[in-house]
Amino acid sequence: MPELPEIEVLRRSLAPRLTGRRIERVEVFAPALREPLDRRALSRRLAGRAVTALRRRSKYLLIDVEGGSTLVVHLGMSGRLTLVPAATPREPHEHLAFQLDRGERLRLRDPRRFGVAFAAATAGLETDPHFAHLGPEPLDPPLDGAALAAIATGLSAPVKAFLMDASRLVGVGNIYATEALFRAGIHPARSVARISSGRWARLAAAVVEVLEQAIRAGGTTLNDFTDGAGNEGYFQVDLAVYGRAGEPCPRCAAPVRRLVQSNRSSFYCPRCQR
DNA sequence: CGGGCGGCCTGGAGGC
DNA sequence: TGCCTCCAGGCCGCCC
Repeated sequence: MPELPEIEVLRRSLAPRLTGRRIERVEVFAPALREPLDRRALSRRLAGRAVTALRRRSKYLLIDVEGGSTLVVHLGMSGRLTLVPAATPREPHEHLAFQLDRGERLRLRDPRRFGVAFAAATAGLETDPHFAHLGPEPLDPPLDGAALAAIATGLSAPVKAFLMDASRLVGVGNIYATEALFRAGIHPARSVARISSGRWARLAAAVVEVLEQAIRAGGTTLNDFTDGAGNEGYFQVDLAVYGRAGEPCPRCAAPVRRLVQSNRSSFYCPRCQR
């Protein structure tokens, strides 16, 4: 669920409250999320250091600290990173926490443990295995049709799978790929080898537009997502087709259909999307 | 190398 | 009411 807009909303909500705060102590409560939690590296790189900047790459939140280290957090499916008073009791599935100066705590809750958290050197982070294979950011600079078509050159995958492939383009998951394809009027199963330049332009614009609108709406909260202060997003009310099988298409009123592609649900309007 | 698919994990929803 | 099954999906690894 957390895709680019959710992580960007999280980054913006935490940046003013976290920048300049000192991490006094690191607490690791679980042996592993999707990967083992390295207690020693987290403490050695982060304890005693003040936060200097919050950045985002793909769906990863990067928290830079003094001394040239970065805390990398991925929320997986169900992760939630929130800033609370230090005295707040531990919540269920709170696997990692950072005691900060001024009596606050940054805590990571992740019931499904699909997330990732680790500390590494800031310099050269782009060559870390988590980042080395990633494709370009869709908003920075805003994606255009020619760039998107160039990325797809020589491929034949369904366009939905292509949009969600982080080695091609980062930040777009199931919800926003589904919504961008609806806005562009393209069927999710269409091969990228059979998309005209005009449709690539529409699709690129739709991806940029839906991501930017979702950021402005505070992200999409279906089950778990909140920003760093615990606020839910409200873009879910603007979803045109995602999760709406059987409901009328907002453009033409034809019933929205559900399609399973590589074990993932897609939703589309059979009349508007070809 | 491209592309399809299973597995990881838990909570919530739905069926009987 | 309670139990069971299924499903949510980002990402990786395996396979052809």
